[in-house]
Amino acid sequence: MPESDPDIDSLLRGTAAVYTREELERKLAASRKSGNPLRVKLGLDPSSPDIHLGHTVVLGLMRRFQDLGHVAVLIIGDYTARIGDPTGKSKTRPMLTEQEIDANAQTYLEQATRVLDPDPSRLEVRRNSEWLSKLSFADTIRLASHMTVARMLERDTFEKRYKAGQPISVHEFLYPIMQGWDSVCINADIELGGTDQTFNNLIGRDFQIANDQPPQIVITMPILRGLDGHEKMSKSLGNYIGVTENPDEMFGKTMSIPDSLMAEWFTLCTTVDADDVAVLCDSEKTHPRQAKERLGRIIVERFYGLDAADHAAREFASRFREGNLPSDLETRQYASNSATILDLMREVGFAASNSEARRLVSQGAVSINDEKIDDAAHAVSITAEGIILRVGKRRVCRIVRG
RNA sequence: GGGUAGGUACCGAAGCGGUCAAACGGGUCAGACUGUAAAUCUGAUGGCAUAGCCUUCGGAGGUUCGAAUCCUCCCCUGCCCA
Repeated sequence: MPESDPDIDSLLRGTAAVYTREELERKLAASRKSGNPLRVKLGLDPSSPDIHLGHTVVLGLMRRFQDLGHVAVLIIGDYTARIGDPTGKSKTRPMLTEQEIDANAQTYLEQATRVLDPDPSRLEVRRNSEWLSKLSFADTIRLASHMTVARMLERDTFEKRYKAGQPISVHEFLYPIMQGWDSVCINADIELGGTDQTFNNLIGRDFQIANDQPPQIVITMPILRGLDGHEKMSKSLGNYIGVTENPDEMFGKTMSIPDSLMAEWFTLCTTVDADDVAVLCDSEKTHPRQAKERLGRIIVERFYGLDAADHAAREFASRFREGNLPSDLETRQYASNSATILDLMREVGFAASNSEARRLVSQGAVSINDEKIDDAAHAVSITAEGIILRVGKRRVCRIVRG
């Protein structure tokens, strides 16, 4: 029996599943003995290149492997992006041009290395067009023959769509096949992914076995739910916190998550240990607002440092608890020295149409210099020092003559 | 190829000749309240010169005083049969 690696529990913090833990322990032990680092694979879809907190859950795990001396192999799925991951309701995505993929890959790398160690000896970046574009149709047929339709339909997202009578295009079946082939081509020892990738990643094992490679270990992380508290965090649902967002946004968005989400975020996005998480998330013991402040600080600190975290927390309290103006109040210019309230709102982008502006006025959402405007025909004169226009709680700016 | 059920606003889903800018739910926005941009409650949610008018119900035509609703052709999707 190989001795259990003392690091393995902290290494696997928060993981949803490991296929299988025994194999992982063996590989880790063998790697220590031989001095050869393991190749840890993670595939990324370059069609939507902004990395958000959800991605950092699995990137964080990858970082832990890097810190143990292993090699992170980041696969930019430029070829797979032609299909689009058939997850959930997703439909076929538009094909990207070379240039778009280049740009996205660049962005990806820049953002991913905010979590990963960029040292070239620890990070290898590949594009899967490198090998997938070389497959002939015959090769593809051979690969596809390893799969059965029944096996494909085991995948929960396919099964759901199939049972719900939603369309599934045949080419979507190729997605897991391509991803599995990636594992063979880069000789993956371990593949990481969200639990929604379980099926795809396990296919890699089958393909490796079929190609006389030792099968990769698959480690999955839970899917982080987004700001709404229900759906998975994703850019297309708009319920995300991007790693490049400014600190104030990051903090504010964290403060807006439902209480029910706190425990999950603490576990997956911080290193706060389980006992402390329990105390923080018990509203008898900790005021939920304070728990969220703590969470927000940790998240901001991770990407921007302690000072930025402090500043964001203070700014938030000042704005939303005390109702002060933001410290970086935006100033807009308006060409004339008088305007109707409706024009002004549209001009600064606080309302998309006159109707919307009218609606906001009648709802009592609009004020100028802290005086509520209740007449849609109200004429505003723009003074030399400028006026403060507020719409709702979150939209505010200064307007000066310009 | 045959049969059959569908394509409705941001999403899901009603409506099946006028009272339809289109029920309901979700989302979003706003207000109240609060413990925060949480929860809860209330309201709003195509556009415009806003008691009125204009443009929307897969696409193009047609019938009718009048169509999301009826007819024709086309495009797309599910299911069953082959």
